[in-house]
Amino acid sequence: MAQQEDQFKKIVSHAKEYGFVFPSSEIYDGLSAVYDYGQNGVELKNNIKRYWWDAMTLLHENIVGIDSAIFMHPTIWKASGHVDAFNDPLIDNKDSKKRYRADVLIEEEIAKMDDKVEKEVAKARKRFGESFDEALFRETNPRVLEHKAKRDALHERFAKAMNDNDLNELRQIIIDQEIVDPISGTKNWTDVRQFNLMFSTEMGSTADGAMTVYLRPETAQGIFVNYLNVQKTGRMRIPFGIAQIGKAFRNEIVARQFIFRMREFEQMEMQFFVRPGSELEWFKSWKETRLKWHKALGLGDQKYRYHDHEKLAHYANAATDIEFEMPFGFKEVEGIHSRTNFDLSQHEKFSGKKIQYFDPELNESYTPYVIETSIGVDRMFLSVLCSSYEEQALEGGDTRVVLHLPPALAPVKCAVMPLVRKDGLPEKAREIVNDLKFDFPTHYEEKDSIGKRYRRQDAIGTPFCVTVDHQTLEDNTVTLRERDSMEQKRVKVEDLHKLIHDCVSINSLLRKLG
RNA sequence: GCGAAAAUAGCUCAGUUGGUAGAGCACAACCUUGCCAAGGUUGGGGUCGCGGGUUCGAGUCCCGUUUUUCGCUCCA
Repeated sequence: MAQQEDQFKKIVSHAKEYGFVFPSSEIYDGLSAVYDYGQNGVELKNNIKRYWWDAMTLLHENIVGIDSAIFMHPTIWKASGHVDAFNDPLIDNKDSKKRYRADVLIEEEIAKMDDKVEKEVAKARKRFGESFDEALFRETNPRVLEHKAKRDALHERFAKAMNDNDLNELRQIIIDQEIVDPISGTKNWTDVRQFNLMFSTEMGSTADGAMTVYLRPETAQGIFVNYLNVQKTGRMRIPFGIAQIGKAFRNEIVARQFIFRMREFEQMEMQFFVRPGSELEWFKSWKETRLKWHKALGLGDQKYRYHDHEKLAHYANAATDIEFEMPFGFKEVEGIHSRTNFDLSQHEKFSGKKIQYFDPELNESYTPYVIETSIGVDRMFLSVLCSSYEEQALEGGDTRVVLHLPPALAPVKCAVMPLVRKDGLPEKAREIVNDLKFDFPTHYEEKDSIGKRYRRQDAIGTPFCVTVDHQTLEDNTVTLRERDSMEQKRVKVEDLHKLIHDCVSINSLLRKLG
């Protein structure tokens, strides 16, 4: 395990050193759990997205894409259930290290005071028997009145604090009431903090007219609220799907493990609308289709596994994760959920718009059921990076660091280098670059020894290096060096394009999917 | 969030009981070599994460803070 952690650290360093991933705002000390993609990272990430997008939209004639806005009407998040979840004032006890809802602690305290009143009443009833006038007792007994006054004062103070969302006051109440942690028995409390999963901001520049809007915590809702638009304008017939790639934002309490859990991240989601009753069949089918997509990358079939959810979210009737073996264990990369008709029904209820599908074959209307496939782009990126990284021992005691990226995903496809920087070789190499650059990202390299240049390309996962030597000037052939095997073969310059293209195109991956 | 550790050049790190900031690699220029990282010469680059404090003097000691890593916690 320590070795794997060590390996992971090396991968993180490598990602920074070679322009894949940088900490955000680094010259200002960084921003927690936010990262930027560098010159090579953005190419790799774009290739991953292209592979997914094409697999969805080109290979399925009943799947179309959209790109919805990050800002959405706030009621959408009420309908989806996101507003109600995770919106509580929380406080930690420093000794027991347990976390409590501050409002619940205070409510329990109020309940205790109510108990005290009831105890007095019960005692009096026992003492006076039949002749006991309970109403009169409650209104006149000094001890009851004292307890009740304290209770009401606390209740009022608590209600005001909750109403004002005054977290400091909530903490002060807990301290003033000398509330202790039931586990540790101490009063060693942290500040009260409001935890909300969603980032919020104001829309509208004046305070009066401003409306609180949220940065979307998932892209899925953008698809659901456009269901009618797409279905009608695209004349889509069930079953059909809508795909989307986009940023989402979650205010994670703890965000860690490099780009695995970030506060700003990117999702690739596809919502597939099906007939009620057929959803579990489609769920099974999408599970298989998605795993096939992953395996086609050739990162190693044994690195994937399904993880079926036993505890289902409120909207789902089946759910599974596709997990990938990262250096820190098997982790979720993609989720496949059978979301029932929960989302569309909720939007129908909250918006008041009829969201139904008239099925001409059944001759009836219904709210479609949904199968969701949702994959984290950044997690996908990380899984590709981690499984590609190798420190390889070579014959003769040398080592090299090589990224065995799937060629279709590699940021640079080909590097062209003159063997020596003279005798017209650089000019010839430039000529080749100027031809290849129209078809794929091609680097020109002339500095340092040829071996060093190969290693530099290995480190960013470039699948091919083309070397121009003196023989090139005579017969127009070059050496084509392959990254993983390090083997070289002599090929004609005019054959380069096809040889490289056949290996590095996204197409070559898509064809494996059929 | 709690606890622990760390932060010095682009990278990896050294820096003694507090006394003028260093190395290797990398980078730039020139020369040399020419098919798997290691030749020569020269050069650029650091207010030692940030802010206070103690001290004649702080990279070094103290406090706070930011970021990262690890453990716990959380992840509708």
